[in-house]
Amino acid sequence: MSAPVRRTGGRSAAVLASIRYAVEELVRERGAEKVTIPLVAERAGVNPTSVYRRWGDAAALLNDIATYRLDPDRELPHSGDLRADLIAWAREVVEHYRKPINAALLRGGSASAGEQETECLRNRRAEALVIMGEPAALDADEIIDGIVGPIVYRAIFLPWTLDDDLPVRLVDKVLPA
Amino acid sequence: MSAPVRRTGGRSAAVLASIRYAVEELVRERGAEKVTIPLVAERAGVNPTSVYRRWGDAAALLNDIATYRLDPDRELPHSGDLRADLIAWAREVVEHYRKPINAALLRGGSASAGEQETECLRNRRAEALVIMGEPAALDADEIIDGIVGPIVYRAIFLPWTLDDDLPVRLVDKVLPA
DNA sequence: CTCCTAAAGCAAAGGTCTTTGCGTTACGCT
DNA sequence: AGCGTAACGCAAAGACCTTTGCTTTAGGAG
Repeated sequence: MSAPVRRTGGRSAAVLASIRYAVEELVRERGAEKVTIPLVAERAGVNPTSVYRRWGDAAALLNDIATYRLDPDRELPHSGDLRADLIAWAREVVEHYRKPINAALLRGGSASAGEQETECLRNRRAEALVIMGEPAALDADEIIDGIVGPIVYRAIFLPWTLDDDLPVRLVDKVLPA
Repeated sequence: MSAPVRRTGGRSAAVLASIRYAVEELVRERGAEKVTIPLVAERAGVNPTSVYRRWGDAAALLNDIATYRLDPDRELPHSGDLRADLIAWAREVVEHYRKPINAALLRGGSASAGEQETECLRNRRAEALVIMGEPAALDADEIIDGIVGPIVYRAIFLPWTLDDDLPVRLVDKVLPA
């Protein structure tokens, strides 16, 4: 009655890696919308059935890829200067979504959003709160409305406006000098 | 060599209306993601071919519907009090996206965004600039980052946080008393 | 090394979407 | 009212996606 022993190494790991790579290529080439499982499988040199059995559908697959693109365990800025840290973090996020692959994945994720917060964006918010430290000068709502919201909005609908000075402009608004 | 004469009345108008209605029903029932053209056609009592020929694909169809949900020719708030007008307008937008149908259409639209600003959101920005008047106290970027961005972000990813006091909170930030 | 079985591969069947050519309807102009 | 043709309906064909039962491969524990 115990849980079956998972097999994550060897072949499975290779399949996973080649599928992730194939997805990223295809999203770049045709946009997240037009990425189908048979297409991914062929590009990855893998049987479509394997993809269906692991992820179920294309939306779940894309979401899985998106989650791992910006490492949730990476080192966060912590110079001690709150304002500088916030700017540095915002810059990372902007930089991230400036890559067409990540913006495309974000759009794909947004299509299936609404029920619950996506893993990927929950990570962003958690990071912001870590940077704020305790006691926090800003609460979660201020981060969302002041930093994450505008960046994500632009990433989805106005990707060509993700300028270098956007992070500073946004932080200036939420943290008046 | 002149453009063919369009026929927009009578039957065509009826088809258009029943398709729009069918799309809205289906988006509410299953989410924009799972709305297909054959499904819409059946519900509307129309031949799928007609839908394919007019819109081409489901994304274009959804975008068309979304554009006409918030009437671009409606009366805008103009009490003379800039702050009050901005709040009233933001309230309209929040109210709009609080309806699940509109949020779902927004998500559908975001999936195919990226190339150029969508008609629907271009309208929102134009409205904001009209409210601002001349000379404008805020520029387009401030409206986007301060009002539209946060509202749309929440509408897509955190629809249950579109509170009544959000408009006031946002306007307070961009228009310090 | 051997065994057990999780995970991948294969093939066939079923389903849904999309395209296309052609006939029919009826809008809009004269 | 009559005419030309835009827009719709119909049906068949094809493409593509998805599911399912079974076989084969190979990860991981002993």
